[in-house]
Amino acid sequence: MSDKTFYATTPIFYVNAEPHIGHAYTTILVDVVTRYHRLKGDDTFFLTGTDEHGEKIQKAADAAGISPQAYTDQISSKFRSTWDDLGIRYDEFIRTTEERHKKTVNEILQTVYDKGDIIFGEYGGLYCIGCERYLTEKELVDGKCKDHDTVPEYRSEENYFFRMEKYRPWLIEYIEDNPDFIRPERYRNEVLGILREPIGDLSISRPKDRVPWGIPLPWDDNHVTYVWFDALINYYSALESQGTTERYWPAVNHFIAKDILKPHGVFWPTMLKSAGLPIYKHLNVHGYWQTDTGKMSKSKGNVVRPLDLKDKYGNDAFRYYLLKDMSFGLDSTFGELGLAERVNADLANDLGNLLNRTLGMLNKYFDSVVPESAEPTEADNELLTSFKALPADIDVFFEKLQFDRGIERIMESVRLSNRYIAETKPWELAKDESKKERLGTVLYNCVEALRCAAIALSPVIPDKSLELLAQLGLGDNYTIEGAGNWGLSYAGTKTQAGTPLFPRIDMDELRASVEADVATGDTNMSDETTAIATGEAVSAETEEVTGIVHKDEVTIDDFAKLEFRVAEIVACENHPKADKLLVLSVKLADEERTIVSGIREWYDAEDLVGKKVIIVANLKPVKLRGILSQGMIMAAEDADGNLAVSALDKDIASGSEVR
RNA sequence: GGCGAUAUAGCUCAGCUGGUUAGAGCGCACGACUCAUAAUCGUGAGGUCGACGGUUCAAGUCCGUCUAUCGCUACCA
Repeated sequence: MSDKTFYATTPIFYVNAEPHIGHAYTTILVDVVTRYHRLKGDDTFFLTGTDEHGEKIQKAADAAGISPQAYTDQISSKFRSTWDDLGIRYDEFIRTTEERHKKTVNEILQTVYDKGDIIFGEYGGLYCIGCERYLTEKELVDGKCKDHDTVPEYRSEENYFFRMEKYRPWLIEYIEDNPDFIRPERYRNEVLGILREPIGDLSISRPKDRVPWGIPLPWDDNHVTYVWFDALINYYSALESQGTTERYWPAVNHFIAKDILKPHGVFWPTMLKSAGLPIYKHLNVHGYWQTDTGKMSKSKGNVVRPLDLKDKYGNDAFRYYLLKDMSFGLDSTFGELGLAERVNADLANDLGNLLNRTLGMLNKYFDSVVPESAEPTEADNELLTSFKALPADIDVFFEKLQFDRGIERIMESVRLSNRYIAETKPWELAKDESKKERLGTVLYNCVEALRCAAIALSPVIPDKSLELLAQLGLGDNYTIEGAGNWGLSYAGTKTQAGTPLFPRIDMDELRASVEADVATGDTNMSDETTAIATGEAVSAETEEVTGIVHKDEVTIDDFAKLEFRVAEIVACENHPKADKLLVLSVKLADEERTIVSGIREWYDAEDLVGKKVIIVANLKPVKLRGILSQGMIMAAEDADGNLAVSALDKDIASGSEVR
């Protein structure tokens, strides 16, 4: 038994969507890591949960005609049942709507507030609209923002801010002093990159009258906590509520996908620092599974979803593929063919078949009873050495989060076992009664090899490992030391062959069916590759709202304040200092104006010349990257980010007013 | 535009502080074997180590420039 502790977390997932491959990967990953540590005898704790507050939830619940609580109950339980289906063995499932969580959020908010690290927006100061934050005196040049060349305005916002910027120098130093704090290194560098520039203060509240579905600030009931000070704290509140903070917090390992690096790598440590709490131990960041989604199938709603494949191929095969085919930190491509190939090569051919051929020979030569082993000979040495070194070897990889390589190391020993059989040729030994003892030794070694491999793989394929051990006549009581401890199988044990662990997948058949799907567009294997963010969590802000959200009603007088006019584009060129902006010269009758517009992604400069568009003519001019823009071109943008500029039905004189 | 990461056999990736003929797994081809899930075992095919230039007795491995991909960040009135 080790005296180490290990506390691992997944993000808490936002309940406005059902679980997908991204959520699943992070959670499976943490499950594997936690199982591994448990196998080593560590005192482990595995936390997952759901993030349930915010405007989006409120709206979704309204739309569904039920209370937010009922709505979140529904979705949250869907996450739970998905994890159960996937064989996830979490220790605790936290929901941000639980009292225990709110209690800790309140305590931390109050602590940070009392410390003076939370300021009210009205406190405000010089706010640069372009920067979307308050500026310090040092950042002003001639009283203007040096980035935008505009005079910042005095602003009083109805918002509370966490004084995060204050902790920037500390955080930089902390990350530099602790090389393993954020890993892999690429993400550590990325955070350091973010910290090179001011990070500003963090808005942490929303007015309660607008967003009632949240945790009220302890000192001001008119505001609720917004996102981060609510969601991130779950990692801590879960322990607080159980009184296990001292036991587990020092060993906390967060696992996230790269899309939420900033909140976890920047916001969270500064929050902890301000609250006077110990900083978490490791932030482990993984990449995305790129999934192929066809447009047509998407709209038809018949996409073969990755999570469906776990039903088709089984949980353990699914988990094995996810762990083996991704280098931690990098992106990988998810595909059914890849999964099938992986399962065939490693699990069916190498491991599953090793079990079958061993059991087959035991049955044939020893009546399915594990034989006595004589002293190992020279010929057995390589096999024994490989397995004895296995636990230490995989530990090096797993500790470095190199799960693919750790698993590969196990498979190396498995493949060696197959070679061992080819070299010792038990079927020939069986023909000579005088070699019976040697035959027994060889098969005993095969049983041992399988036992050790099954234990080493058990964090990844827990169910199949148990099945394998059961077929060998062994129970489920094992530790990682057992994986390298040769000779724990007992002669005389009755083995019982069962169904193949991992049935071989017919690749020709699968390819044919995939091709047929491609032909009909009924597939997820098209060439249009879309990145699906994994671990889409604590990021309510970026979530889509379905349906159109209307703005407040205006009167005709309000509308009359705006001046829309037809403008003819007479010249257009790329903005020299910005790569998303176009600089257009437009004519309103005889008047010529310059307008800077961010439509370069959709229009080439030359294509626009000669077109007539509708502009907002009385918008206050503003400098964009050094060029004064005297108006705004009207354009429509859809939910997918496609954009089209306004066009007129008939030709009409430029300068005409639009009403 | 700024910052960063990545670019090695068909595919996925190893190659630490520079040093004999650049490695692994998968896939593929051929051969062997028969205990086994047409599984296994052996052999092989020869990749200008993204491009160009430089440092060095010696560079995939260091420096510079460039290109491509990805990410973060600023601009999208």
